[in-house]
Amino acid sequence: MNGFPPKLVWSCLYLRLEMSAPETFIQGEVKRAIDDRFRITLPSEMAQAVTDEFGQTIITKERYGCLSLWQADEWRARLDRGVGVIRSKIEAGAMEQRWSDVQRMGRLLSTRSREVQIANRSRILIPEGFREFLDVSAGGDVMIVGAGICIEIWNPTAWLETLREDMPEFGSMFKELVV
Amino acid sequence: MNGFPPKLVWSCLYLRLEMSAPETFIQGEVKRAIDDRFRITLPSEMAQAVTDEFGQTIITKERYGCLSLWQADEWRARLDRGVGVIRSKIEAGAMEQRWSDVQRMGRLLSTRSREVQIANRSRILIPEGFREFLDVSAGGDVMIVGAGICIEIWNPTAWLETLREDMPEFGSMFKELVV
DNA sequence: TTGAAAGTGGGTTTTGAGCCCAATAAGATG
DNA sequence: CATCTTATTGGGCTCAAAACCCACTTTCAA
Repeated sequence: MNGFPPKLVWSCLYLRLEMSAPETFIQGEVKRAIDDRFRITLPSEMAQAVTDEFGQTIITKERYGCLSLWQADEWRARLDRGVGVIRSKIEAGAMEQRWSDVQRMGRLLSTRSREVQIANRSRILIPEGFREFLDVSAGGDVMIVGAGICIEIWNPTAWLETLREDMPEFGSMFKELVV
Repeated sequence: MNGFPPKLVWSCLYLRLEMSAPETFIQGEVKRAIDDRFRITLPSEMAQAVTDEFGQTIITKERYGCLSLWQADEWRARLDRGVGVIRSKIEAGAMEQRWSDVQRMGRLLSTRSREVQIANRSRILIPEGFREFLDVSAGGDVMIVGAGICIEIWNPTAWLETLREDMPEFGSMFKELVV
């Protein structure tokens, strides 16, 4: 047991983020089960939010215990922008302090992302190679979390740890920002 | 038993705050029961005060033992202000860093807040994931407290502690009124 | 070519949220 | 003080969605 109830209601808040990105700010937290074939049924609205007009979705390894889902076209656009920026910076010799960013980008580019498609009932098959990363055995539970610009699939334990780490900081940040 | 009498008299004072925000200043405190299905009946005036023109309400995790209810539009306005700050931060920062910030913000927002709707008889269902945070078992009691711009739902023990610690003078006043 | 393992689709069961009504308790009124 | 009215709570019913399960298809290797 991880302390989460078997089911969570979720919701999507539509916020105006005046960025190039999607016009919806994906939110919601939900617990779901992985079936014996490593499939997860997403809330249908979330599934829709990470599917582009061609029905394509990108799954990426975020960190150990966490995968994320993106609209494919969004993802590619972001990647292109990132690559462009980094290349120009490298050319300008301004990357001395940014090698970790380059590294991260490189990792994401190579083995860390893959195109998947969300099947019939908003059901997604976690591809081979991503399963161990999520570290949830078949039949186990995961947390589905809306992270504004993407959806994250969390190992429940890793999720709780992240919350423990980030939540206090968020509290003061939130107070400053919002109140 | 938590030391409260079986019922508390309550009142809602409607003060006209000459401010742009909500026209009512929500006040009052009531003891209410959570039933086995995690439903709470709010005083109808309070329920009305935290429901916006579209019938929407936001529930948030405030601190352990305390949830709060907001008019959805009011809440979103606050959030928009926060998002504005983030946006300006983003414009000044590095690309990869900015997106992970948005991700983290969205992720934490997802855990902390959720849209709920207050049903027929001013009765609200505490969503799963918020129940354990309130830390009241099914069938237990909670304190409903008007906090000006929102309503707070308190674990009775946490409420007493808060009164004792943060507002000793109010605590004695409370004792006088209630016992 | 065949068998095993993995991927896919869909029917069935179960759970829980929404809705409604009834019973009861509290407050108001005469 | 009796009665009436309203507010609160408990619970039954229904419907939708998630979990479970099974069958069919595909792939890959022996």
